[in-house]
Amino acid sequence: MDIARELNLSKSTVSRVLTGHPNVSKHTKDAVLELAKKLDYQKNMLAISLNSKKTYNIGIIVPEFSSSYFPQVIIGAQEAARQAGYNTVFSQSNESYQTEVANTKVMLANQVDGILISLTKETQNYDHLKIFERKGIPIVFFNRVCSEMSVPKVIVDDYEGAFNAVEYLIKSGRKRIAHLAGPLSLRVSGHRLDGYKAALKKYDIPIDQELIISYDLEISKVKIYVNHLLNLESPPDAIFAVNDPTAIEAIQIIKKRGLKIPQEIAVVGFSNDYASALIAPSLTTVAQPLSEIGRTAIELLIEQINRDVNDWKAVTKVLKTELIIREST
Amino acid sequence: MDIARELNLSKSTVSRVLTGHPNVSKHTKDAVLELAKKLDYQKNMLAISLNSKKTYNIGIIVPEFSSSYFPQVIIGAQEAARQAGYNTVFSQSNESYQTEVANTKVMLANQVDGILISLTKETQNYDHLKIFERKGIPIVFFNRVCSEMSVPKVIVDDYEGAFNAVEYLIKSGRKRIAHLAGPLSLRVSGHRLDGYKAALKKYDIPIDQELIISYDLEISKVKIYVNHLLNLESPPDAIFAVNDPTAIEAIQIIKKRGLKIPQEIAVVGFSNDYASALIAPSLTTVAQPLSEIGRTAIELLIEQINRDVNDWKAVTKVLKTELIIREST
DNA sequence: CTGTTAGCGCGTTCAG
DNA sequence: CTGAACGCGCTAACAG
Repeated sequence: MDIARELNLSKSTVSRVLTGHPNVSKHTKDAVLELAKKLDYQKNMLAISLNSKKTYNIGIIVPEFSSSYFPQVIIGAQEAARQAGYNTVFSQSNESYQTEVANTKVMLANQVDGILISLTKETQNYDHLKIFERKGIPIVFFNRVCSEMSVPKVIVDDYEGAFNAVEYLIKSGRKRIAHLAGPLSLRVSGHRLDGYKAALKKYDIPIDQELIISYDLEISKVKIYVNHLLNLESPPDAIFAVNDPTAIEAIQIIKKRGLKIPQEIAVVGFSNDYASALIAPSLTTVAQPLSEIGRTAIELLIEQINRDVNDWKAVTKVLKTELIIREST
Repeated sequence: MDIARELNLSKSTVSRVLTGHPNVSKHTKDAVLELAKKLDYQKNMLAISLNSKKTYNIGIIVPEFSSSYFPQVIIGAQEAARQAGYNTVFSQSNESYQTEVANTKVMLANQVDGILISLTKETQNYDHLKIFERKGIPIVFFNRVCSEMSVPKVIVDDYEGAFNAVEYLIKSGRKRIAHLAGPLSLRVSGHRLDGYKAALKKYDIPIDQELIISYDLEISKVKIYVNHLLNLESPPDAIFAVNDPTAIEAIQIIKKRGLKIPQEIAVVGFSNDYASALIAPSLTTVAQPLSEIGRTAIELLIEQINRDVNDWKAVTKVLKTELIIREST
């Protein structure tokens, strides 16, 4: 420690003033503080963390970063973490299981105090996450959740959100409502599909498998499906899309075919992405409380961090969605 | 080290096999590797970094995260860093100088090997960044650059981008082109304004100060300025906005007033944000090579990291923009 | 081929 | 009020 030598003090004395301990004479204290400031002295967190086995770092792993969904969630998470004195470290898995596993190792190597994760759409094996449990490092899932692990989770009520959206379409007089669903391996896709079906059922509208298309969220494929739907003998008069990018893409395609939205066909999305309010026609969609998701997840995580491993709780917080009605319906 | 004791080996032997050193018998090597795998052993990067004085962490500080600009840049940066074996740690300053300074300290405390930064619009004092220079930690600026520090920078040719956009407007027959400029404290705002003026000059169009409004990028204020412009005795027939969010907001307001775009008034933005292609009318804008900006910045930074402090170079890379013509002109 | 030692920067004893 | 000694997990230098 430079400043100890400079002032002819013991390292422990310097350490004491820097950590705010009492029992240091005002004189030496002032001297240390002054020199520290002069030298732009910053404690070495590596050493502190190594010593204390606590880094105050929280890892966040998300599948992607290009839609506005995850950035928004992260903003909420980062803010909540900061308030609690934690740093956040993120990485994106690019929807690749391999990358997710690799990112996971990096987090481990960097000794994060806990991680927040939203799974890849590929992820089926959870060994890389169970390591955290074994090592006593808490995990919290959000959005893309793992059902076979008993840990805290933050999700939204996808079933209800979808139900409300479809019910609204029905009440607006739509008769043939198609659903562009996501991969059924994703919990959210399944729940949204269920909500869709339940709404139809409630109003005695038969479920037509022809109108339900599940796809892998590869946005370029939306074109194929929408054109297919519009070419049906009895085409839909509404499309409920599993998410906003899908809905936005569908709108572009429908417009290109010269159909009028919403007169001839209505479109509803899910998530209320940034662009949804700006496109023409603006998109009716199911809004999720994005930064609240991030904040809640961080809160659950920090609770776990502060709990003894044996007292870990596996609560699942289900946040509410809100139907935002715009011009596309 | 658990695995040393378990196998009755010296720590150094274990370390040797884990670091891939030679001179270890195949027998002990295999034993160590096996146990390591079984225990999900991960090296403690904290200890390694503390010891080697190198963390392989790069800090990235951006002013915000909500537009699509910075997330896209970060995607490029993160990918380039990963390929070079570096991790990235980011934080957002929320356009607040105070927060920027605080984030800077955190990076320092965490011993990053270098930082990438895009300044706050408030930042006028650079002492917090000069600390990095003094400590021998390289900095690279991108986008929001500090002119008084001689370090590597990555920018785009804002002057030329603006010039091309305005020239295009003129060639399309526009006579009164307004400019919604950013704060002149920001280099980019100044250069875009200069490009705007130069284009007018080239075609002998007088510069009308009434048509130039510089504002603080507080998006809610765009309404005031656009309405002001449209209420002028001789209103503009085109608006060149300093960035896409401003242009998009302007379009909404113009549409509300019932004016036809582009027939009655044209609008051009800058940056090609995600939403720009989706709104109606789609926005003509000056595209920046976002992920290339991130990648280039990381490359410059890593070069600096690998150079001796005395050999630091202060190159400024100027990337080209591209005018993307859509429906709003 | 293997073991021992020292030190990275810090906080935390235990002794004065 | 202050100092000396130890250890966090790891690597490197120096012995065998």
